Parts: sequence; structure tokens; C-alpha cells
Amino acid sequence: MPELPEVEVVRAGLEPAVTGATVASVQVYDERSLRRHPGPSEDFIDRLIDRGMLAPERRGKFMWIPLDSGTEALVLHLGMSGQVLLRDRDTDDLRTRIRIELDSPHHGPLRLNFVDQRIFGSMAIDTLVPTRDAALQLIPIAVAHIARDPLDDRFDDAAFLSRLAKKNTTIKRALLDQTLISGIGNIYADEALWAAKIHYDQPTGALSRPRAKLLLAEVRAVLTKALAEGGTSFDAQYLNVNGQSGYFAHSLNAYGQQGEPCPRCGRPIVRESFMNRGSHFCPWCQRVR
DNA sequence: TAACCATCCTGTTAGC
DNA sequence: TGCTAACAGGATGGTT
Repeated sequence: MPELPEVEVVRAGLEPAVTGATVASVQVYDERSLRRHPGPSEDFIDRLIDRGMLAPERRGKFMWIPLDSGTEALVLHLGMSGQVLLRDRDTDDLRTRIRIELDSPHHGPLRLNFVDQRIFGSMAIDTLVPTRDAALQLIPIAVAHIARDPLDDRFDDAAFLSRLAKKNTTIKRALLDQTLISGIGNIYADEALWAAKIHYDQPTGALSRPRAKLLLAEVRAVLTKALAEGGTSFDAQYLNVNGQSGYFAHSLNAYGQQGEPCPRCGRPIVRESFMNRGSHFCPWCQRVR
């Protein structure tokens, strides 16, 4: 499941290849991957072909490649199972939904295969607008409502803690709310909550400021460690742009560890159904209080 | 206005 | 052995 570390690995992998490249051709094999594009596939292709690409950017789980006009960008979301694979012009990948062929100044002719098994991911061309908090920074309209992520230099800790305290919900819902803090999905929410010894159903209003600060620190720690290990791969569902897996799955303490001993206290990790997904936690270390 | 939840989607796997 | 149902979850839009 691509969350912030996985998306950042893909963005960083794309950067040297696509920056300065020109779009030579575009093939749309599955229109459903253009769900977020405001128009038919012909419009998507017309607005992309012959355009130059600038350095890719990211906020939370969204990334985008600004186009040479400086007013539009190719927006990508990997959803559950999206992959962006950089290939030579002869390589095909199973379940490629969109193919963009590039002429790169440094890497020559390339093929960018957007592969997506479950089609929760998407591509779109969108207009760039100034961010709310920094006029010189541009962001696609479709991403403007997403909060900055906790690895962003401009992430405002005090504002986050203040908004969190005012929320009338439970802590895991808040961590997954991309308009409050972005980049966290089910895996890293469970991992950060385990590290901070907080139950997923802890009401946000009853969470003390020191514990909220500790949680934010643990969120940063788990995202940073996962990024350093190249992200989390369980199978071929997440791969970097070269088709390689990350190593963070070996470092998971709670997610997917149901029945296994808690690395801290030795009691079994439990999985409960929550928000149409699984929540993994240690009932001893993580109690509602 | 905020919170919540059904929906989209398909390859894999567990169960019968 | 072969079929079916359950499962995985990010973002969105409709409902409460």
C-alpha cells in the first residue's frame, strides 16, 4: 500500500529521468485510470503530448510533474496498487493502464508504464495554483485541500496539535484524515500508534498534549525509517521505478503481526476490524485512557 | 460544518 | 480438484 515513504521513493526515482524530458507519445489502455481527469482520454493525451516535464513534486501520497508552461501538471496517485515503472522502449508490463513515452536528455528514449491492479490510482492533468500558506509554491487544484505531510519543512506542529485537540473523533481516524496530516495510511498509522503506546480508538479530545506530541514524533520516526529502507513491500504490489521491493516489511511491529508476540511485552498482537480495514495493536501496551 | 460510511476495484487465498 | 466468497484499503461524495 503506497503511503508517504513509498510515494517519495517513486518521486525520487522519477526525478533524474523525467526532469527535462519531453513527452513523445501517450497510450491510455484503461480509461478508469483517468477517473480524476476532467475530460476524455483524448483531452488527457492532447494536453500531454510534446510537453516538457519539470522536476516531480509530492504532498502526502499525491505527486505531480509540472509541465513546461508552469501552469499545469501531470498529477499521479498510486491508490492501493499503483506502480510507475521506468523501462526501455521495448519493455511491457502486465496491467499497464497508461503508457507515456519520453525523450530524456540524460537517459534517451524511455517508457513510463503506469501499472495498477485494482485501479484505485489515477493520472490527471490539473491546473497549478499557489498554496494557501506560501504564495511562491504551486500545487494542483485537486491536491490543494490536502494538508502538508509531517516530513515537509513547512509542516506546522503547533497548528496540527491544536486542530487535533479540537476534533471530535478518535485518533486513528484523525491520523488517516489527509486534510489534517497527510501521507499516513493504515500501515504507518498502526506502527506509529504502537510506538507511542496509544490505542487506535482513543478519543482525540482525551489525548493529552504531551502524548499527542509523542505520537507526532513517532509518526515522523516511522516514516523516516521506512523511507530509509525504501518503503514497505509485501509482494509485487509496491515497487520502486526500477521494479524493486522495499525492505521495511521486515521492521513492522504491529501491522500484519496478529498472533505474533508484541516486540515490547511479548503478548500477542490483535487485529480488529475498523473503518473497513484492519487495526493491529497490542491490547496490553495500547489501552484507551 | 463536521463526522461518518458506502463505494470503487481485482488478484489472491481460504474455505467448502 | 474446482468453484465461490472474503479480503486488502485511499479517496471521494453522499448522508446524517
